[in-house]
Amino acid sequence: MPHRLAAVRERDNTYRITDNRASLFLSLLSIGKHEDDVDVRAFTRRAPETSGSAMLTRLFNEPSLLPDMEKFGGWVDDSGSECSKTKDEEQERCRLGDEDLDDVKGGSSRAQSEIAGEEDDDEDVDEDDCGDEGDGDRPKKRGPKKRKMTPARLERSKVRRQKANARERTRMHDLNSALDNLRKVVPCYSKTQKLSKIETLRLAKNYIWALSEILRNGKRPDVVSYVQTLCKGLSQPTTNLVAGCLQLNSRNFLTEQCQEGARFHLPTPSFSMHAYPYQCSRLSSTHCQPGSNAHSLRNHSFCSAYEALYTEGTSPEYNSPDYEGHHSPPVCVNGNFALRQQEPLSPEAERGYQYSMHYTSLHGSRSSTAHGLAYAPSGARSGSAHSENLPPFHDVNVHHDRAPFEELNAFFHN
DNA sequence: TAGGCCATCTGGTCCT
DNA sequence: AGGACCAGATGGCCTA
Repeated sequence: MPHRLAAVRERDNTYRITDNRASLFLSLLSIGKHEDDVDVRAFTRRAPETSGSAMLTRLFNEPSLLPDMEKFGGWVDDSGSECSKTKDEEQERCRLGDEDLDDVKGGSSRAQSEIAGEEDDDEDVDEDDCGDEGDGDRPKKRGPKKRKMTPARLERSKVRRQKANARERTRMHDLNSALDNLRKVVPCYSKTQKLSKIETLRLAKNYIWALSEILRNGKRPDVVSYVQTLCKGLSQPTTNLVAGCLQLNSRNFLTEQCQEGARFHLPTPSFSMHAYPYQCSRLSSTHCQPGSNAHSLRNHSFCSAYEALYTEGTSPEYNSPDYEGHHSPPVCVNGNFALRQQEPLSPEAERGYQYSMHYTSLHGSRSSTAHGLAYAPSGARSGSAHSENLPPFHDVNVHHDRAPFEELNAFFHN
């Protein structure tokens, strides 16, 4: 049985081996009669740097080395079936098997056709397999078909790629916009110190979890565990940022209150942050205390949903127009939060902590009242007091009529 | 200067 | 077939 090689004749009447398998070359070397005709060993010495297929290609194109090509079985494609012998048909190149042949023949059309990936050119002749037509039972060749890259096809390919790029940009911009919205509804929003994408997602997850815990337990958690929950898994800078947000909000609040001649000068409780190398001390506690200072509440946006849930007797102006929409004040984050151990708070003091949350959609919602939860706000608050200042997410309800907490729990602790 | 973050490009895959 | 989605690559910018 003659050994059959895969070869095509190029336009310059040279031959290119399309079967690049090294085993083929090795088998060729093993055929004694070929060794008689071709000094393969000498050829190998002459071109030791070439790969097997490249060597075979040169072999075919060296008449002195290969007097009778028919000994190799004629031109066949690399699947073993006969190729056409006509010059035009032979010029339909067979698909290359690897990069070696490109190296030999300087082939570069592969890259171009990969860039293009065009298939819509009716007028273009497909660079299909040799003898592909009329050979239905032969298995299809592997890999993408090569296409001629006419200028028109290249141009269409460019346009298509540009359109795809534009769509991708738009998609990413939309995604970033959504992330920006998310940044605004999680604690610690700052235009100047944006959370990274990943940190935004982490904080959002923690925030959801913290709110879920609040709903589940029906009572406010202690401050430490609350902040710990918020900061779980966050990077150190983000942890500091969150802590700083909580702290600065309180300070701002306190400052403003003093400037306004606040009526209350209650001791400012502090708490220690055992788990973090920063201190969220001096979180003011009294400003959102039930019924304590409705006037000040009116002017400060950072009383949170959390507080709303736990605050009684706050005024309808809680979400007054002064509330500038869910923004935490800009935070200067330098990571230098002094760690200071503080004595534990009295329950009285801790009760008044405000957490500087700015998400206000929960309070007054059906979700907090219709279920008779102990923390539901009461008193003069009206559910219609804040609609114009709420971010678009204000109509989001907490679906705690089902019990997602187990799933949340599993999710959170993953 | 290294590392983190980000925008963009790109090709592949899946879906409608 | 075309669009959406995804992941890898790349380069720019910023900060410690």
